[in-house]
Amino acid sequence: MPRAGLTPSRVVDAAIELVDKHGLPALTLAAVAEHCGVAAPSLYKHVSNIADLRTLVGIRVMEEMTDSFTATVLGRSGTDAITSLMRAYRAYVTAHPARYAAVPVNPLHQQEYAASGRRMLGVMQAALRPWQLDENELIHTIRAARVIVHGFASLEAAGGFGLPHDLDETYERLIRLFLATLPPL
Amino acid sequence: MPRAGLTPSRVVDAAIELVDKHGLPALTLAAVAEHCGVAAPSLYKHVSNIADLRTLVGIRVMEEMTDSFTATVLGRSGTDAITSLMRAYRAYVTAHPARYAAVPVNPLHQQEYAASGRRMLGVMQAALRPWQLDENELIHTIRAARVIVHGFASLEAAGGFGLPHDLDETYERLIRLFLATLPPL
DNA sequence: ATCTTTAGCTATGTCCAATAGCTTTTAAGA
DNA sequence: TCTTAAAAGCTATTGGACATAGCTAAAGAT
Repeated sequence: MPRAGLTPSRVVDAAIELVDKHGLPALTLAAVAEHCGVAAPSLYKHVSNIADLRTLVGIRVMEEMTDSFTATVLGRSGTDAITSLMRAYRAYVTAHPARYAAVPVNPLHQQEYAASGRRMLGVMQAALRPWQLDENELIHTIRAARVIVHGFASLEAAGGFGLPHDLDETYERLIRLFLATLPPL
Repeated sequence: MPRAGLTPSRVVDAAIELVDKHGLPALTLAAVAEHCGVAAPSLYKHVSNIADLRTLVGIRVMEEMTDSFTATVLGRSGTDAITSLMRAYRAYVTAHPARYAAVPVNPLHQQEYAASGRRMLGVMQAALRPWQLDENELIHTIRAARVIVHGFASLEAAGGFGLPHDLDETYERLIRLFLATLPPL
């Protein structure tokens, strides 16, 4: 009975591979266990239950997204930073469409996701800092950005648009649309 | 053994009540059967399987949405029609948040939903008719509208926004944002 | 009144999540 | 090096959901 050397993190790795390959609904403990070369109940040594695993996957994905956003915003500012951030959002989702379904839509309201959610929010707030928006304006502005990036990304990830034809153009228009709501610097 | 008098439509009625009460994940054949006062396997006389039931629920919801959109757009035109259509979209989703999760994001690409999807799309196209947009422009315009209404509605339905505080204002801003992309009439 | 259709039923199989309880690896410490 | 305790794996089992097979009785048609 040699050990497989699992850890929660390696279980999440396997889970994400499964999600990438077969979609979020294919994320079952049985499938993860087989992928890890282990019997299903063994996973409970590393993960509390299937809900916990889904949460860990969601957090992992959010962290990956935030890492990517941080990298792209660093060294940019103003509209350049906002544009690259919005492009990076879409880029992550097109690169890993199935993963995006694992991200909860209300992370700030769920204890387990709150930290990741705040971290992601922080990048957007930082990118908007040059505008020095007051609190009320900042809320509406961030909401608008979120509606656009999430709306577009969730539709694209799920194949919600007809032809891929000109999807870049549609997204660039939406970015310009959003930038137009910001006061000139 | 008196009969329950089920039909596919009445099964969908029960399914939608369940979804409204306990959310989409609570839509199981066992729960629907109990709600109908019938044993679970009896449902297979009216519905092919759980996937079929989910599809029927999704179609029902899309039809309801389109009915509401049609009613609100009739007798209006121009920006007034667009505004009322976008408000109606949100209004349906806030009135029945759980149902919205049953609507597929890519209806035009799934045979079973295609008719409902085209009908809904038709309302939007009709509302945009006064602008006489060329085909390319029409595609981008409809996509932008969809991103905004779906993005906002899916976030709101899932509790994705923080405080409900000022959500009306956020949405009205997005409507104005979209209208601003349309050429003046 | 009879016959056919079909809407219901029970029984059963499969799959997944989850728990209980056992065994063996592994690593820490005497 | 030997002992021992923690923990990582296992098998067995339960419960719930979907699904099918095959039976029975209600309801409509002739």
